Amino acid sequence: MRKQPRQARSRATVEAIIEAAAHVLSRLGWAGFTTNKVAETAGVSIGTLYQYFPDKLSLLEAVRRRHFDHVLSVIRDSAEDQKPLRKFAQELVRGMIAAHSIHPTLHQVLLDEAPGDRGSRAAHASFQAQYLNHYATAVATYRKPRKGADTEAVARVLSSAIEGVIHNAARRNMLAAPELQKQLVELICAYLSGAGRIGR
Amino acid sequence: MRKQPRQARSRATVEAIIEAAAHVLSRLGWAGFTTNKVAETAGVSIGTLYQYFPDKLSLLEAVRRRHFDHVLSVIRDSAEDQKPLRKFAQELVRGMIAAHSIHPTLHQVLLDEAPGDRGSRAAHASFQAQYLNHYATAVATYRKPRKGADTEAVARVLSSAIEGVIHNAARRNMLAAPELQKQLVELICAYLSGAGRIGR
DNA sequence: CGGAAATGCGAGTATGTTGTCTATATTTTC
DNA sequence: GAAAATATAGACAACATACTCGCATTTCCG
Repeated sequence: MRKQPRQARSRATVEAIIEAAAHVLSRLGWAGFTTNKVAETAGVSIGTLYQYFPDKLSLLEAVRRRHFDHVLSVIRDSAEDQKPLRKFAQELVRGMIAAHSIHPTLHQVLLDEAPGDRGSRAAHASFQAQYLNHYATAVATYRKPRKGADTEAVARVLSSAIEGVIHNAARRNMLAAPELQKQLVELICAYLSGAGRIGR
Repeated sequence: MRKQPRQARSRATVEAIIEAAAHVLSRLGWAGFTTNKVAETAGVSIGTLYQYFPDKLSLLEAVRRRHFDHVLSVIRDSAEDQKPLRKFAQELVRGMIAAHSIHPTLHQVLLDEAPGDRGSRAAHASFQAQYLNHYATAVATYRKPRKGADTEAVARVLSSAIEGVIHNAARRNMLAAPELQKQLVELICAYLSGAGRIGR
């Protein structure tokens, strides 16, 4: 960041800019993410924006940091103490849906569209690692060990499946549908309790 | 399309342009998809490109049409005649992985990044409908009917979960990993045979 | 052949975006 | 209450991109 906001007024301005940036990213995607649009949305002049953010990417980073922190905290809470599988799945799904309901497509834009190769590489990788790690511990907890089952691979498949469902629902504005929530819980429970093997 | 190619030379040119467009889209995403870049990649002048495609979006549409046709045919084949659940899942996964191995991130870019709201709306919706429909018939075939299970919702969750896994793997260049293939088959079988209900 | 039609070319134009700079307004400090 | 610090707005330069236009080259067909 180029300059630290010292007065309350400027802190509010910076906050408004970051919030506007998240909004624009979510609605228009990385391709529509222009600094002028962000400034306009924030009700702030373009000069003001550049007073605090040296360039477009640093603004992106601010949004990324804020959003990832939020999602991680949600996930952490859902797997806090020992609970039965179904309870865990329900809380996880509820949390993920809540986290994505604010800016429905922001998460996907940050992961897929926006450039991640910058000074933020460490932060980005760290987020991914933490993210996967939560899933891995959940898998280790709820899935009975069986030969040939690579915990990390299972965690990766599970997390990307959940992300796919959430993100697809976000695109259609279907995050609130209770049927979605129920089926996603079903999917998680079915996969982790490993019942597909019947038909083998 | 602006002009129909009549001679063999121009047909090859158009083909090269579409192929280059798919390549650029897959590698650089929608944000990096510039007409100049496509022309350069195709080894063709920018004027030539605009001789056949009236604007950037029509070029995008050509790519979309070609790719979606391909994916649909793959899915159609995998669910051709009656087979046990596991066999169906294996063929579906194999086909999806094969379809995404050519331009690993193209499908995701087409669905998520590139604008879909244009004259192509009908084509796009039609693809989505057909796509979902294949999953819905599979769900109806392999999932035992139970009260409160909305076939369409299940199909939507299943398809977006599979897409999520495939796209995530494509992003990391992990499509070829056999562990992924195996786990994805597990996921599908587990969900469709509905074993998560044990813990309820 | 040879003329007409089809195709290919790439500098050029209009538009939009990033990031800077300066003159003015507001807030803080003492 | 005046001077110093800070915030704001919007014009502006430098650059990138979508798309056009006039002309050169290739192919077709009698």
